[in-house]
Amino acid sequence: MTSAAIPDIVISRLPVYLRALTRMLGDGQEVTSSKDLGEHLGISSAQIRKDLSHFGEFGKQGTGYQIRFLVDQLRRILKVEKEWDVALVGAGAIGHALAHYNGFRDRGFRISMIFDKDPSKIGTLINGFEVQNVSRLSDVIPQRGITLAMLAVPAEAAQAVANELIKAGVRGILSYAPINISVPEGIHVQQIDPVVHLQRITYYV
Amino acid sequence: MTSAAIPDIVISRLPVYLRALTRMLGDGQEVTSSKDLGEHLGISSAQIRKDLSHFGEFGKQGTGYQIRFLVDQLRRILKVEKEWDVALVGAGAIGHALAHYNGFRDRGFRISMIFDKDPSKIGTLINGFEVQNVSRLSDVIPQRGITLAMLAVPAEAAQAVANELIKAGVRGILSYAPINISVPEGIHVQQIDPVVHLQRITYYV
DNA sequence: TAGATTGTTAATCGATTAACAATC
DNA sequence: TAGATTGTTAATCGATTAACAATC
Repeated sequence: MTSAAIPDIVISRLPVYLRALTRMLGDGQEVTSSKDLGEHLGISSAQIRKDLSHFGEFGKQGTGYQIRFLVDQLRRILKVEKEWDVALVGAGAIGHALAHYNGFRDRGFRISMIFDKDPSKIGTLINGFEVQNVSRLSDVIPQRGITLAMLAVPAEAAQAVANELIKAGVRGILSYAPINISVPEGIHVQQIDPVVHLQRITYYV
Repeated sequence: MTSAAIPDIVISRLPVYLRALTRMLGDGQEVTSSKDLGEHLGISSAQIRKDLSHFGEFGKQGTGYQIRFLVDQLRRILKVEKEWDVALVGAGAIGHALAHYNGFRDRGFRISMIFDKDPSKIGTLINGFEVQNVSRLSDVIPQRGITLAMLAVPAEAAQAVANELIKAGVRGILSYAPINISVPEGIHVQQIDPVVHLQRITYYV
């Protein structure tokens, strides 16, 4: 018998905890409590303690959590102690913004290849990386053993490119295409669509 | 007594339904069923029917849903039949990508002003809009009656700019800053942080 | 010690699913 | 009509919260 799977919703909160804790650390704070962190995030202290309890005991009664230690634990749990090489497909405006984004470093990710299909872009440099022909994707991704990709291509191309990526060995995709990507069991997709997020706001405004 | 509030999680799925249905319409499909839509999205048909039932009866037994009609209903529910004017704060790489993004049109949004604090950017044009000094924000946002904003400034500035926006009358903020924004009751925030999304993937890979 | 806070249990709350009468 | 599919109810499942013994 295998130990119970940890709920997805718990996993989805860990990066938010990690981000807040890292910020506290940067502000010189060394210790926190579930109450302190919860107030910071608008989450109940009980939920934070319950979430963390799935993975071990990281705190001390009476004093709370050593932030440095908890950050290390969360990095280990989320597997971001080392940096992941990420392939970026799509060198349009969104791809450019991602390629120039400095926020990946130290949080576990590094864009290490960029693909596009536009001949006028292929061969150019973006933030020091040569844009490669997307047709080479199925060669170079397995070669480099890359398992994570960001997808910043038009909606029409997204599913086909995702299929290619998966065939090449990619197991996780962060997609910026405004379309639902279907993937087989075992492949993990996160979708970012600003319009979806805005529409989640307008209902309430 | 007021009617029961509709769960946030239901609201959060409606934009995804709307996006898929709009796509079907573009593909020439006129009718769908909860089963068809559910398979498309990886959601159970029961959930789709239950979600929609909070708002009315939109289908017909035996035949399903007229997509055109359902799309109109969802647009009405989400209040995106008309276009919302959105203020964009931050004219860096992310702000640029957002300003050039064509996907807002016809989905309910239109960036109608852009702010930055960098003197070298103020006065320049991005996609036809003049970048304004962020210090003018508190004047022009109330003047134009804008209630939605996108935040694409560095983490250090995000909370302060959010506070300014709220003071100026903004009720909903889509933030790209990798930091938790605290807002008073009644203000709605959605946060997009690619690293958080990537870290939700790496746990499983 | 007294106060604070953890990790955990049990209770509560809420969301999802299964099932089906109604009906197109 | 027969088959399909809705909207809804009740049952199930799962997540959140409240409470507290343990203990720093």
